[in-house]
Amino acid sequence: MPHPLITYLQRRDSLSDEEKSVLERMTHRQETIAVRTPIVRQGSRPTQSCVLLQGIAFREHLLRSGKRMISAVHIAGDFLDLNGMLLAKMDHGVRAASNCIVAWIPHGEIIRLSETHPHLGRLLWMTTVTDAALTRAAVSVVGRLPPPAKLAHMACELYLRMSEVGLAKNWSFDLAITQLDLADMFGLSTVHLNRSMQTLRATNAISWDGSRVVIHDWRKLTDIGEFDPTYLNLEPKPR
Amino acid sequence: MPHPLITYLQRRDSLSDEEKSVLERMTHRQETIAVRTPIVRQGSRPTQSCVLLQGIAFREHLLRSGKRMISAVHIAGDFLDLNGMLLAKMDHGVRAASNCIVAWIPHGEIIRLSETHPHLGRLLWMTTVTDAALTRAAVSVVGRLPPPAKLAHMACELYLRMSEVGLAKNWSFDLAITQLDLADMFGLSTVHLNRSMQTLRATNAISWDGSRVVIHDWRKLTDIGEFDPTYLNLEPKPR
DNA sequence: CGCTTTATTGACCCGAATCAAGTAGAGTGG
DNA sequence: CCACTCTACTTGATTCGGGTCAATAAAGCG
Repeated sequence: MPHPLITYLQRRDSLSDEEKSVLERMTHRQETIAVRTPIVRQGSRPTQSCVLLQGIAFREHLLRSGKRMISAVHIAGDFLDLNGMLLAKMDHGVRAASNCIVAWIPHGEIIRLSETHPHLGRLLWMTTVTDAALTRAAVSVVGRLPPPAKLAHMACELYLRMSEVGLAKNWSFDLAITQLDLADMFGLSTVHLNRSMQTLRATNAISWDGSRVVIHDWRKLTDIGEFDPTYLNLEPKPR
Repeated sequence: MPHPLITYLQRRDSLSDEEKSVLERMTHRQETIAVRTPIVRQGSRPTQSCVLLQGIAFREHLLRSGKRMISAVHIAGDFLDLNGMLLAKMDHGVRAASNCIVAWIPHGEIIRLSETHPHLGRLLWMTTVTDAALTRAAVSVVGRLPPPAKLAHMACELYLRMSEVGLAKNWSFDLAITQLDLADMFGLSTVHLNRSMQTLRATNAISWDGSRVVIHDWRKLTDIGEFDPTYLNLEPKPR
């Protein structure tokens, strides 16, 4: 399988062979993480960042009241906490939603890279900016879409993102996320999330049982979820 | 008045005189923007970014259904669309909430700067990462805080951010944002926003009439808003 | 000083949380 | 291999938060 971070970046800009090999070398320190384990802890001060190579992870934020909000889902190829390099202290955590493989990169190495390979540095910058765009989209989804539309929007987003790195094809993909987590992703109760899921299924645009998601009618699904892929920043462009 | 972007960056890392003068020169192309005018349009492909030097602006996202969501408020010193440099097409717009002064910077100039002044480049990267942290906080606020807490959280955030650049002192500041905009910031109806505002006022932690915000009890306000300033990334650290 | 925009209030109703069970799988150990 | 347990999912009943509609008051502003 090709390196998912390289696949991700090449989709958006061209990489020289030198740059590709820098990335390969940079991601050799791999580690396996068990399902539901924290990968980065809220409140910590990390000295390295990591790239997700396999599995599903999500960012979670614990509030003082004990409530939890999940602000992003990550798939192979995503940097999980590159933000952490430029922030002092983690305002949120990252947790494995399935068994995962990550590659750790010390911050110093990334800073050096931004000096020696500025173009690659800008591409890493771009990954954080694209990530921010996903978070902005999450604000609109949480704040303004009716619950079944939230689920539809998420299915559309993940289908496109997973397709990019070869994890989705023929209108279907695997998504190891429980309804409990989905509820915390949209600010809903689990009961209501479950009912919204049933409403969405009843449209016949999609089937979503357990971790198997199959899209039957893309057009209808994007209409329900008011989905506009602009924010995924899928267009190639020199940066 | 000192340059707000320089103030903002110096708060988080030290700047050389050379870097300061690069920033000064970079922001000389200033423009005045009238209240409620779009500064950057959703769907456009900008070739320059801008820094807000005076006034209040916000990011807004228009959904297909016609609903609007505001995902961030910007004050003097904030880059308004540095993201736009690394994204192909704007997934959201930026609009002036008051009369504003902005400084335009062509993208080419920022890219050049990332090659000639990598440290400054990383600080600009940091501004986008801090901005992303604000957006993540917004997800939690919108998704999990009760309405009066949303307002309290926002008052805490803006008091600290405005203090940084000298726009707030003695527990009070001016905030030219209508209740209509506040409602779109939290995904509420204007009616309910108004009622939540009254509930918050009734706690006596704050008074908030029109654009004048006065904080009477910081501790109480942060408790109501479950406010944790970590995400504001206020700690100095070499980057 | 009229006119438009913003803030406020009341009545009504629906959507979503909460509480409380119950069901179905997936592992686990005897 | 089956009972046991744990977790995830599903359902029903009830309560309450928040939206919508409609009208009025109060500011700004030209």
